[in-house]
Amino acid sequence: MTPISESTVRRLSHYYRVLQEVEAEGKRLISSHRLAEREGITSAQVRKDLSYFGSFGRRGLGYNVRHLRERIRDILGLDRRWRVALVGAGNIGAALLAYRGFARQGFDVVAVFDRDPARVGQRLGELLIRDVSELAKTAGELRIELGVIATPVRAAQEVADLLVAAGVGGILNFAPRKLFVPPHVALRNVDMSVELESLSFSIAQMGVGRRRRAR
Amino acid sequence: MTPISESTVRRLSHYYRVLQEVEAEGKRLISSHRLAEREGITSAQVRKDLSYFGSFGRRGLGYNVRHLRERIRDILGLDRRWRVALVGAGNIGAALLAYRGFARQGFDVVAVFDRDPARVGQRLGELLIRDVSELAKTAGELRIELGVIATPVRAAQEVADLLVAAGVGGILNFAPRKLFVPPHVALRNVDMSVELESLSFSIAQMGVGRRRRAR
DNA sequence: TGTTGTGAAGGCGTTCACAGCC
DNA sequence: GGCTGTGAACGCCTTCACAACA
Repeated sequence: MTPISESTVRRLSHYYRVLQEVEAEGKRLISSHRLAEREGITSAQVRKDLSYFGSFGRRGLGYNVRHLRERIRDILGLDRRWRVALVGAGNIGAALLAYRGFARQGFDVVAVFDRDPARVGQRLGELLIRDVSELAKTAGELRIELGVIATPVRAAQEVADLLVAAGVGGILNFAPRKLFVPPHVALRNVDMSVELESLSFSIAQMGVGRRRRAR
Repeated sequence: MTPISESTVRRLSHYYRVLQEVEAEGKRLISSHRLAEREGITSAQVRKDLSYFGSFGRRGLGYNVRHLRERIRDILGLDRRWRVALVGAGNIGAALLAYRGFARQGFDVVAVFDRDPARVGQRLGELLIRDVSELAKTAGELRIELGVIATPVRAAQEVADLLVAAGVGGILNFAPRKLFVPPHVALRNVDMSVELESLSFSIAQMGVGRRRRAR
């Protein structure tokens, strides 16, 4: 199988969401063109993305909505639930835990860690906040597969190391810093500062030249 | 000036942060090589990115840390403060407002809006939650420049339209949906579902083939 | 006629590699 | 010797365009 690009995978997520909506609307078939326009991309891109994984459509007709959704679900590994550890019980951590979409997409936060003695032992939602020193032990017991880092910057790399040592397969990092993890661990970053600064750049430049970018 | 790629701008944000740290450490000079290794990229990439905006270094020596930081600050439009409206006073909105890094980087949330009558009139942090119907009026009075969408998916496009009508120059969208805005409005998205699903994909696939991606 | 699947072409961003300067 | 700035080469991702098929 051709190595799949990061951007293709991200679009797959978008297709998946559109297909869920379209299915809820009761539509049975959808063309690459209609899928594309809901995402603001080209139909060729949609077909190319899907073609990396197989031939899911029928020429002249389009794609069966339900079938395609199920195939993408399987490809993305969403045909199962994932056990997640949240590290950092501050603002962001609390918001993530309270966020329903998490569980809805199949990601169950089963443990929360913090370093602050004032927080350890308290509850966050339904979960007990544990000390980070227990991470390795607890992660093993609870069979943690994913880690979410919602700590201050200075602790992020250290927490990443702990998560890696605890055997997680992937890390979602909210701390605004580049993290280094071994190649067998997947890493994704959500960095609001970068997004804001990128917006700032676009607006500040608009007066100057004549350029623009979207995503 | 060459049109600047989105990825270059994002790296600029990273350089800026590294330079802040390095400056705090008291270093006066830094080479593209050292800047690069802190970000996990190549030194050629650093030099190329910077070269789009001018020649900031000295051959044989490297870059003056403070000078380079100030230049990047100006390029990113961070030599001023930005007035931000937050729409959506739920979990995510509240976390964003409580998040210090926002203001620290020059982004001041000066108004909060929601649609829910139970929330309107309440306070979130130091701010009064206003009804979205007042968005246009208030945005004008408070000279809002940026909008942050932290609403449920179904309201996102409508809120985007309101923000555009209110004259914002850019929107940061946390709702997991593609938004359509006119070309003169900058748009950035933070989509946790996509990141999680992308992690899920990477891990699920790891057993299968032998591939990997980072950012 | 409508739409997919895909090789080929094109475009864009990254990396190379080296001249130029300290 | 060290390091920047940059044209050229490279490689990857997107778009084109059309054969294949309903």
